[in-house]
Amino acid sequence: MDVGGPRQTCLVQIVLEQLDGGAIGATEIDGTGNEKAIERVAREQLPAFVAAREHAGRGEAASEPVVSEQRADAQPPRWVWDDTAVWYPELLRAGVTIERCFDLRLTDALLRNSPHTAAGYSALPAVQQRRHHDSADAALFHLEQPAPPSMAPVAALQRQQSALETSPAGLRLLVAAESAGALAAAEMGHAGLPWRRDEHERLLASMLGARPAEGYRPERLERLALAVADALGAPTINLDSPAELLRTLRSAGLAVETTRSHELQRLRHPAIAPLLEYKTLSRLWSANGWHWLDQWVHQGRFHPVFVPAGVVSGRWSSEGGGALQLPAVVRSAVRADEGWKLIVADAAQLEPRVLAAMSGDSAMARASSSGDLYQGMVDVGAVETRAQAKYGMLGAMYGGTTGESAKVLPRIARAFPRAIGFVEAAAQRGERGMPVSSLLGRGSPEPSEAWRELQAAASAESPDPVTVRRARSAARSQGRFTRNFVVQATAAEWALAWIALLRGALRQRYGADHTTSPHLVFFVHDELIVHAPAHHAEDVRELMHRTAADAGRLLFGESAVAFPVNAVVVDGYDEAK
DNA sequence: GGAGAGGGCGCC
DNA sequence: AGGGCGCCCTCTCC
Repeated sequence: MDVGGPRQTCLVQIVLEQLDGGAIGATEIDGTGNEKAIERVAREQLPAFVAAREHAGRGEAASEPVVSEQRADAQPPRWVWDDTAVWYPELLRAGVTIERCFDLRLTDALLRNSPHTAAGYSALPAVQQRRHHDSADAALFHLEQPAPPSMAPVAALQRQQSALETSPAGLRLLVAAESAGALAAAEMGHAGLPWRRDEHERLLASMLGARPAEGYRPERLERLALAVADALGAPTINLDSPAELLRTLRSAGLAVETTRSHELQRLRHPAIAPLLEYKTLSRLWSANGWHWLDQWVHQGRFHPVFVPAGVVSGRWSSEGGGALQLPAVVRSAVRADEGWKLIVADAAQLEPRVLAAMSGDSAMARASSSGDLYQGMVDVGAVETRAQAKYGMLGAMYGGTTGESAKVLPRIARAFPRAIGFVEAAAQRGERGMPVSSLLGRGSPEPSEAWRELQAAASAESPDPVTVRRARSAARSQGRFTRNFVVQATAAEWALAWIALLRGALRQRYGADHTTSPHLVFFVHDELIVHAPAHHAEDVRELMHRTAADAGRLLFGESAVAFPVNAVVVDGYDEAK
């Protein structure tokens, strides 16, 4: 368990948990804190151990397994380490895959923030995020600041296990799913998303023109910029500067508050059409243009870094390459290899279904029984149109108070009182500064000290009106956050369960070799992509349906709410949906 | 010249 | 007065 001053302290510790015995009985392979020794252990012994297990599984004599007590018929070993994201990518590069793990860092974060954690868990000292590329900085940092004492991983594991033993089953499930997700995240980043450079370049050329010399804009952007400058009578304008653009638009007589596209769309002026097109294309160029391609796509693969629980709600985030924001227009470059297929699956109306299930709203469960929840809400007579259902529910889950969404909300609340009551209660807790939690027990972060001080100032005697207004606004904002948190975090748990179950099913059926077998390559909140040899594609598609249903049962039992997915077999990502 | 804030926009 | 992100750009500040 590393604490604060990264590399010199006990960096890793690979521990084998003896699951059979019930007791922890962990074996610390190397607890010396010597980084080099630990890395050697990770590289050498782990593959050796895996190989030994494989021999054992085939009934052959195991050659010096690292842990001799491991029986061939036992559950596969669960490797315990401080941080999957630090160790697993390197093992994958060495050709080693792991079936199960226990991630001390992710588990600690869950335990320390969960209201469901059994009393008595004292969190580990803060575990600093550490990645291999920042080792130089970390080492420098360490020279100036001595590391606090570290905790041995076996002790950390014991502390966490003992807290989990007396915590609700949901929290144990969440901890297991979180670690499984961490393995899947590293494996997806390692395998990479199949990406056709030629297709992407063709697309860029058709939309932007030829690739410009370094430091120049593409021809199409240049022309549009000239047209805008012309129409505004401002030959030197820099369209990439919102402040300057706003000033110029105003001096051209246009009444605008911002330069956002949706506001500009309402205007009639010869500069507007080319300006909107400039914004769209400029975005493509800077976010997913040739530079992006050079930086992120190698040997036909885009290798995003997925960060499990990178968002407080438990959603994943990503680092580098903007993996979770791949714009629709570039998805045609995501293509299966020759002889392979992509199976693209996304959950239908995940968040409202999650809300229906967790709130136990039977009317909404009935509405969800057709494939389309929003249409179901129309069919039971709650609202007139599908659009009303959709925007009304989004408003309920996001805290929208204006427009069409606010108008239909009262009707939705009458038809589905438990679902709406559930998010309302979460909002009220947030407004009062109280935390909320997901179904399985992920806790929401507490509001900041500044937030509390503001609330206190507003409830003091004769507060000034500005403070009252600010406090009210901050309270509502926290309420919107907690309102959304309960749904978003539980939806993330469903998705995590789906990933874990699908990953397990794929491994069981096809093995773990991503060069020959179906494997996960992409995940975005409620959508998964598997890359598979064509002859397995239909089978994989069926597995994706089945594991989605299993994920619903795992979280909610035999709930009346189904969690259907749309899953299609395609060659290119753009063909899905 | 690097850090950080803010505008804006892509995704769910 | 709509939840969560990451990333690119500009601009200000040190």
